[in-house]
Amino acid sequence: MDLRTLRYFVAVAEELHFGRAAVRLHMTQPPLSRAIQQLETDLGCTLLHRSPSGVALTAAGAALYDEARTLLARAEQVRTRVTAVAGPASLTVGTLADSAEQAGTRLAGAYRRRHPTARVRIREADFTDPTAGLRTGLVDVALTRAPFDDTGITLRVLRSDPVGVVLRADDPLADRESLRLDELADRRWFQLPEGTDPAWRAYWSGPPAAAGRGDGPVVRTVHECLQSILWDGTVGLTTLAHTLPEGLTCVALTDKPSSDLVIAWNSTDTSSLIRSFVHVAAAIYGSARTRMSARTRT
Amino acid sequence: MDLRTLRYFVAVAEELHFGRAAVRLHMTQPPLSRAIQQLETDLGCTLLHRSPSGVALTAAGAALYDEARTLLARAEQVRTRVTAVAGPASLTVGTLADSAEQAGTRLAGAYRRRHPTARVRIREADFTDPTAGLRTGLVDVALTRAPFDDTGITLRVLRSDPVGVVLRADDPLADRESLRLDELADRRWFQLPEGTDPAWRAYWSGPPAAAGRGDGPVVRTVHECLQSILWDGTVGLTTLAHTLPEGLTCVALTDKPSSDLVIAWNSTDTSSLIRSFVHVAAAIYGSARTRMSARTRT
DNA sequence: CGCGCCGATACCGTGCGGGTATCGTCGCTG
DNA sequence: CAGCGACGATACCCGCACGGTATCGGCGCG
Repeated sequence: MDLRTLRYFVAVAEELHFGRAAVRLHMTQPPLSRAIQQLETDLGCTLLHRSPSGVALTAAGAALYDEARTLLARAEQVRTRVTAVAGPASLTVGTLADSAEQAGTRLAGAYRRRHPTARVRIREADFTDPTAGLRTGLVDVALTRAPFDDTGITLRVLRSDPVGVVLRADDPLADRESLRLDELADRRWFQLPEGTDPAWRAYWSGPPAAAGRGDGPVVRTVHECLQSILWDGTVGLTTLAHTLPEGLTCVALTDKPSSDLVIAWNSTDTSSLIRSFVHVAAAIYGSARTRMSARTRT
Repeated sequence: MDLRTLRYFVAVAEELHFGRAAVRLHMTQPPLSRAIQQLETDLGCTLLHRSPSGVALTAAGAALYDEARTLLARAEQVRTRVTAVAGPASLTVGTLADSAEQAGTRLAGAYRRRHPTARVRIREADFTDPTAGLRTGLVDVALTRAPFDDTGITLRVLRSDPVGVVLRADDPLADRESLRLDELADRRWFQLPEGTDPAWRAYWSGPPAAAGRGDGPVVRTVHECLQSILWDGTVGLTTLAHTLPEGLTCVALTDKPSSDLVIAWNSTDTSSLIRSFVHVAAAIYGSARTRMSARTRT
């Protein structure tokens, strides 16, 4: 008799319908049926009268429904009380403007629900620092995009997005299904600012030829980037998942490896809030493996 | 945050020592450490101060200790209240005297702890009926030994015990390491009563030659059997696990297949108490597979 | 009588909980 | 001060239980 099973039972008891209860629980009907059966054998009594036309509670089932609801409520109280005692912990999250899209807001919501008392601060970074302040200690955890120098940083890939090139909607290539990078070698590409992480620069810069010319404007933020495309006709890279303003389109690049959306934190920092943040993130996205950078052992 | 993990934490909080807590929980230390870590990331706060010299509770840990204990107590209340509402159900268990040894008492204890309100009646059977009254409807579930005619009966093997021959301690063969059945073909063997299940008779009778002679005494119970050996010098089969009275020994038989200790119930009877009984039994013994007899589909 | 609804069952793949072996670190002690 | 022991953490492996898809059985209804 664990809390999960009780949650299942409460759902079934309220819906009086396995299928609907399963939907509410974000699962399918068969494992739910099985879980309720196991609960019944565990308690040693029948909780539900099943019939092809529906489900009805037995006396024991009705009793369990009340008991389970209060127990689950108390369990929630335990969680909030304990985290309250732990004190108002704070966590600073760094993001690149790019990665803070709808998935980022889902993550924020889930995390706030899990830790209502925690103070979460957000700090947006520009392209100068792919770690969004992790290196400098400004943030505890970063939601950003690989690749960058990750010595001393542990990171976990949340998702992998294909990358495309952003063009004006009236660009001659705008309605192509897909493109190769070398087809755009003669365009003006963005330059990344001085001091940008080398790995990051190598990935997000355009074709080597264009980068060598260095005739494009230097941009520090996504907004600068998009405005430049609209006004200046330059081109730049972004993930296909990104939503674009009116007048711009994104064409997939066949010869560009996908971009990893990662969550990163300092390897030495083992704070529970960070671990919990990573945990929540992994649960929201399809969980991928954690990868710790090889420590520079002298 | 499930109840199992909270039980783990309570144990650690009380012992302040992972190793001892693990012993108390009947598990090993590493998974316990891991479970506590997961609890900490789940709650997002540190619960224990670890040091090589021991463990200390943090403020949050102390709070969780209190909260968890009351929550676990309430969970137990839920169980007892619901089963109380379900009414005083009763279950009749049939056993062969043989199989009701210490393992049987462990099972009885575990079951009573699980269902304090259930009335459990025990009915001992003699060798005449290997199903111990299951066929005749006298009992709901039988703890007995295979093989017997199991049409319409579902049974589950709990354990498999090697079988030996019971001899007087002063028998010339009594100190042999092991024996073959044919070495005892000239002895007087027990006869099973008329009407005994054929499969059962075939297994538990002695060598065919001795059975054909039919010169041994007919016994109906284990006690009759043992007394006959002491007073009359006959021999008989039993499991090696069986404890014997003074003056008798049991020598392993190399050419006799092991005897299955099984739990059996009528396939049509799907009562929760029975399922729970089977569940508890499977948890106590190393769980084996359930096997349903091929139904006689006409 | 066929079809649709609903819960149960069969079967499969994967993640997690538990196991063993080993490490890192601290403190005690000869 | 070096060696050793105690203790929690880590690495790795395995079995099982949970959740998934496909299908069945039974009842009601047009």
